[in-house]
Amino acid sequence: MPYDPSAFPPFAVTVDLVVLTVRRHALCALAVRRGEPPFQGRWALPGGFVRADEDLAQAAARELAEETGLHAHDPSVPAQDNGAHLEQLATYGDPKRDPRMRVVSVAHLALAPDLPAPRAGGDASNARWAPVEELLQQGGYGRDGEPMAPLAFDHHQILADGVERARSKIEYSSLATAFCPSEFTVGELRRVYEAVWGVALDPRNFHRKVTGTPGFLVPTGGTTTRQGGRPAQLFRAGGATLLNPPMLRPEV
Amino acid sequence: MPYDPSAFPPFAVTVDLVVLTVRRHALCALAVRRGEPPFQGRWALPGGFVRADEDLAQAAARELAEETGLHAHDPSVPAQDNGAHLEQLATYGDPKRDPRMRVVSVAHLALAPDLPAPRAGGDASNARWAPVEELLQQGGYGRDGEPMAPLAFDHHQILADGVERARSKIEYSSLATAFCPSEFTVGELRRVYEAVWGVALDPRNFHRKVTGTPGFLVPTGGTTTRQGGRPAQLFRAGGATLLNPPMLRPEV
DNA sequence: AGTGTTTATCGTCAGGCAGACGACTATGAT
DNA sequence: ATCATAGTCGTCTGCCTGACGATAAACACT
Repeated sequence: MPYDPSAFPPFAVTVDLVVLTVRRHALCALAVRRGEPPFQGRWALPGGFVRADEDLAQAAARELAEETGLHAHDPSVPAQDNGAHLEQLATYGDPKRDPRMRVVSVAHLALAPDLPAPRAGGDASNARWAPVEELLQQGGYGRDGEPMAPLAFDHHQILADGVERARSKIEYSSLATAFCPSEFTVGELRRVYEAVWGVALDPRNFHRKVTGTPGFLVPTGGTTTRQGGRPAQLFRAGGATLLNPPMLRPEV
Repeated sequence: MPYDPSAFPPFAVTVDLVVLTVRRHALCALAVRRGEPPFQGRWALPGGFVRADEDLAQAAARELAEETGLHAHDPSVPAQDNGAHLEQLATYGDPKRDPRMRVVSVAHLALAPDLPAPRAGGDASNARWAPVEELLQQGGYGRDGEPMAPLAFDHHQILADGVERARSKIEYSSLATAFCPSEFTVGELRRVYEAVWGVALDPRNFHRKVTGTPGFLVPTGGTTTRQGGRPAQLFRAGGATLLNPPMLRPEV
């Protein structure tokens, strides 16, 4: 049977991004305001069409750079500075997810250290870091008193899936370091876990766990007092990417 | 800006299936022989185009039923008989992965109990269960002495990803029961773990672990001697889907 | 200078769980 | 009857975690 282009329906393929960071002890996601219908004026996850000659990961990295200026980590270069972790999350293809046409969106998850203000085409009012709790809560009011409309399209689901992925993945991997600057203290790393999980962790047990896991953290020799209190050792993420045994997330 | 269909390139979207089962103490995957170019005559994963009005999960369930006769579990109906577990795996979209055109494939992972012979359009010689080791080993010889060509397209990578997902997911979930018939013994479940991980497990510690985890297994009251030896209690998968603490995969 | 506050870091102790492995049981095969 | 095969129950030891006391080193006050 020869190749027949009419044998399959055409789809539009996009990438959507769940970009997470930790700001002021809260897990935050990047949201952009839609400038055009459908869902005009509503908040949505950043994203865009995959180009004709582009790989999915490339498209996600391009969108990430356009929205945040961040460069994605090349996984083959482990010790890169200030780059974001980027991985594929899941693909969403409900026939009715976009009222205009048949769109399949390959969602990606990005984890970034705390950043300066976001930029979306230079217009700051159209992009912001919002606490994920705020974005995921339906029909409430934001911190500015503005009524919260749910995210556009199926982005509520995508964001929820991305947050859940991040929450579970820091259990058994060193991924939490992606939220930290290149040098960080044990306490800063602990506050990342606390923000992502929304729980309080015992500083002494946490310290024992992370410093006792070989290859997880490597001391740089320096110290800092930027968190106040007694000076803390500075560390860099070690080569180990898997945490075995995993960090245990406390029960509710 | 109005909707402009020329603003995005058209893609073909397919679903590919990694269907795993355990046969004769080996983890096996379903492979079909390609009847047409490209890669004519080579083994490949089953799959097909997503239809215009179909969700991705629906398309995967339809392909699974066409290839194996299995019906996918509806996740909302936990205690279903003889259905396969089906979940989305990952999406593959390299621009050159299909030489004919731009194809994005949403791979799915299916886990099934041991089945009778596969059927692919009624022609048995064009579908088979093959040990994943055999399918993944490049350039060797199969058990029939036939030289092994690598799988078509990027299906080697997809299969490897699916196997890795299955291996890690049975650690912390009750997913291994998806490889078992509706009633099974502790020993049969243990042999599933041994086949998937390729290791030997201590029968006594395994028994203690699975029977000691509340909600994992519920006894049916019956016993069987189908494995020989002393009669063994029959169990059914319990409601618990998460295994906490997880089953530990032995070090190499 | 002294006092309080904050954060970091080290230590101790008890409980839970996993790995190693001994012992016993109940079937079918020879 | 004896053996081989599988299943099931226990014991012991070592590791890891959670709870928490104690000390250390900075800064901000007074």
